[in-house]
Formats: sequence, C-alpha cells, structure tokens
Amino acid sequence: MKENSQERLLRLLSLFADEDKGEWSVDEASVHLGISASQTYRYFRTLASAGYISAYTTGRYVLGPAIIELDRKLRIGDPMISAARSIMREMLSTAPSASIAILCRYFRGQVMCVHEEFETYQHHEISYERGQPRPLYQGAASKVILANLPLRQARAYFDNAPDKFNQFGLGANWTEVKRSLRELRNQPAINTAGELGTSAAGISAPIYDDKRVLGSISLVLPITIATEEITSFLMPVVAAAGQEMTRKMHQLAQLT
Amino acid sequence: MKENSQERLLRLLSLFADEDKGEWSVDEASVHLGISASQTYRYFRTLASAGYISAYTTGRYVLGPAIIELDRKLRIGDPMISAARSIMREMLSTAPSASIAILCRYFRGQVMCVHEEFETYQHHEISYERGQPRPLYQGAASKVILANLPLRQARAYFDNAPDKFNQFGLGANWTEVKRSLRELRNQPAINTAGELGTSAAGISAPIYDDKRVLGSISLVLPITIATEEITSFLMPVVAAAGQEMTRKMHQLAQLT
DNA sequence: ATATAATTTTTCATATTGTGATAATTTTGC
DNA sequence: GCAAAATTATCACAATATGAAAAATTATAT
Repeated sequence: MKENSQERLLRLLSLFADEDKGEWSVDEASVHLGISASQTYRYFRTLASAGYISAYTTGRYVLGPAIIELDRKLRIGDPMISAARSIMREMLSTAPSASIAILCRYFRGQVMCVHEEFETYQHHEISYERGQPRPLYQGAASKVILANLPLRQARAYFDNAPDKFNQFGLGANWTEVKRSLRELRNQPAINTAGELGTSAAGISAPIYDDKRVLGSISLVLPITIATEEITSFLMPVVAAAGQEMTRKMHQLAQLT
Repeated sequence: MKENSQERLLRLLSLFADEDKGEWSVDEASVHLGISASQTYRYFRTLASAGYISAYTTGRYVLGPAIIELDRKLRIGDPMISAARSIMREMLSTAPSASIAILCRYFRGQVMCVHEEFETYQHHEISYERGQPRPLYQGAASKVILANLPLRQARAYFDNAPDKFNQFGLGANWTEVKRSLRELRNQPAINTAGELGTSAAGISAPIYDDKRVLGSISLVLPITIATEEITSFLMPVVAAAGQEMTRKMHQLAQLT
C-alpha cells in the first residue's frame, strides 16, 4: 500500500468517521497514521482551514462545518436519492402507517442507509440509521445486496466472518451459504425480522446499475405489524420499487 | 495564494458545495481549478476511491457516501450540537408550538445552520436550512453574529456589499452601520421579521467562545404568531439560552 | 457488430514540494 | 507569573506531484 500525500490527508479525515472516536488530538492521529508529528500538524492545519475539521478547544479536533455543507448538497442533489424519493413515498402510501422506507447503498464492503422517508415523524428504532455502515450479513437491506454480489466477493466476506453468517441464518459453511444466497437472489424481494434490534422487520429489493448491485430499497415496519399476510402483500410492492429504481438509474445514465 | 497539493484536493472537493452545480466532469473541474487534465483525473480518482465522490455515470461525478458517514458522526458527536440539544428543547417548550429552534455557526464569513430542533415534524419554510450558508446581514441569526464580530471584520463585510447592508436596515454608510451594530450588540437578543422569506420571524442571541462569537441560537416562528407581546416574552428566553450555551462551551473547554 | 468518440490510465522527465528532525514560538493551565 | 503543552517555523534532501503526450479502456452511435 503505497500512499500519496492526498490519500494520507483523506485517511486522516476518515479517522473522524471511526465509530468509537469522535475527536482526535494531533499526537493520537500521528501515531495512528504513522506520520511524523510535524507533518500531522500540517495536515490538521490544512483540513482545519478548509473547514473540514475544527478545534473546539486547544488540541481537540472534531469534524467541521464543511461536512454539513457538503451533506446538504448531497441530500438535495444526489441523483440516486432524487430518483428514489417519489418511489419511496409511493411505497409508503401502500404500507402500514408506522412504516418507514429506506434507501441503502453498497459501500466499502458494507451497507449504508443514504436516505429515509416516513409519513409522520416518530422516534423509530434506528435499525438502519442514515450514514451508519452495517455488515452485509445482517438484515434484509443488507442480505439482498449480499445475495446479488458476485460470488467471489460474497465468498471473501463469508471467509472473513463465517460465524456471523451462520448466526444470521445464512449457513454454516460455504456450500450452505451459496445455496441460501441463490435462494434469496431468486426471490423478487426478501424479508427478515428482528435481525437489527428486536422490534423491526424489513422487506428489501435490490437496485442494479447495469450489471452490478448498487444498493437496495426497503420497507421497515414494527415487527408486531409484520404478519405473514401483510408481508406477503408488501413483498411485490417492494420488488416493484426495486425494479423501478433500477429502471430510473438506467434512464439517468442515458441522458447526456 | 500558493497552494499545495492537499489544498488543491480539498478545493476540488469543495467545488461540490457550490450552490448551483452539483455534479462535475473532469474537464469542467480542470478548467475551473486551473489544473491539467491528467492531474485532475488523479485527484478525482483519489477522492472517488476514498468514497468522497462517486461517478454515478461515466464522466459525471457527484458527492459520495463518505460524506453521509461523516455527517452522521458530526450530528452525533459534535460537542457544540450536543451541548445545544437540551437548551434548544427547553427553549422550544416555552415557545408557541409551531416554532423551531436553530443553532448557527459563523463559518467562512457566512452563517450556517448546523442543527435544528422542533416539537412536531412539519414542512416549515426553510429560512435557515441546515448546511446552507447565509449572508451575515440577513435575518436575526446572522445579524446577531455580525453585531458581535470585531469591527474591522464587520467593516470588511460592509465594504463588500454596502447595498445589501442598507437593504436589510443596517444603514446606508459605515457610520450608520456602526451605530446600528452597536445597538444590536447591546440588546440581550435581537429579532427580525420577514428577512428570509416572508413568513418567518426570528429571535436570536449570540454564543461566545471565550472572546469571539462562535455562532447564535435562535427561535424561528411563523410571522403571524410573532406579535409584539409574544416576541417580548421570548426575547429574554432566547437571551438566556445564548448565555447558557456560552457557559457550556466554556465548561467543555475546561475538562481535559 | 464495428467504428468513432469520449473517458481514463500510463509513461516519463523534471522541477516542485512534501517530509522528518529539531528548534523556536505561541498558547494554555495552574 | 511560570511550567507544560500545542503549534509553527527552519532546513536540507529525498520523494513525488505535475504537465504533456501517448496508450488503453470504455461508451456511444451508426
């Protein structure tokens, strides 16, 4: 891994995405990145004066306002999210009122929710919180992506955490996993219950970009509502939403 | 302006924050930044493989999922936002039910909302939308920051847009502006009506970090509700919130 | 399917600048 | 006020960022 100075700078910025560490001192970052202290100071200064990080008190740096600015632009302008909005709302209109719709994306070997839609604002159990990476083996929105990944990739992820794959019902060995992935892939939509927290159930369909899976579109509903009857009614709805998204993404790619 | 390669990279990323352009091709960015095409391609690749931008179709780049990930961390972990949450909610509880509370920050010579709190979710007129930079002369949340800036800085901003300062009632020349800023500064909180859109009124108080203004905390209410009586009742509430925020920020700075 | 165009990656030689070690300076905490 | 921490400046050298042009890949139209 030969790395240039720009990649180092971005790696420093990405430290602030770390799940269990929101603030970094220069020294901590310095040892963590294996860069000299003086150079780390230079990086901090560069990021700080561009607004990407900010010293909220001496020596303690956190993410800066530039992130918020970029996030707003993304929220407003992202083509995938824009394409999804109406589809998600339509999906919601046919679902029980406590449901939410989420749009997820395959990212860095994980699955990340990039947008959510809901009818009424409510404190829902944050099974897929916007911006939080989730593993590929857990929950419908993840599994449907995993199942549509090239087998070599799926294999690599399995080898990395076979126990987890087993825990979430994907099989105890690669042969079993391969079979269950194929089964999942052949369904128009897949559903799970209680895999992220105990109170939510999910129904998900894949979104494709030409050949590869880009992400998934899902309905999340309270597990108490997700009866057999309701689930089987919603499955084709979600499946259709996934196909519609795929179609829209193709369409987007066309217009020059 | 001598600029190093990391600063150039960040400047390229910041192109995507541009108000009226959400996607960039390599060529566009190349001419805009004054960098050779080949080098611009290298920058794009670096940003893309770190997830900060993403090609949603060939040649058309938009912001990438890494931004969403960082924004979530900021939302959760930012010390200023964390400190503000309870104060904003308490402020809201004494305000009319259609009000919202916003937290703004002085950033790059502008004012940016970094957090909002509301009782019930509703489509409010987005006077201060999270992440959108606003000018210093327009609206209570901005003006209260402007008024508490060092005079030399305020002067520089005035010289840059004297007509705007006049348009929003700050005075036609520097002498007048200086006086009106002093008046604003001496009030515990300031209020405006209809300066951002026609339907909202704002009441704001400054937040200090030791010596400098960091930002402002505000209540935004429908202009129809913002009667003289209600406004004068809420002014001290907001002023107290500002002082409490200032106190909390100091407190944060202490603990090592 | 084939050709044409657009996009992206490589190559290469050069000058630029990023880099670590150390010292100097500023800021903070008491 | 002083000691400690944080930040910036200095410097010499190796590392690498850079532009130009060519090669390769990928998209698009015929």
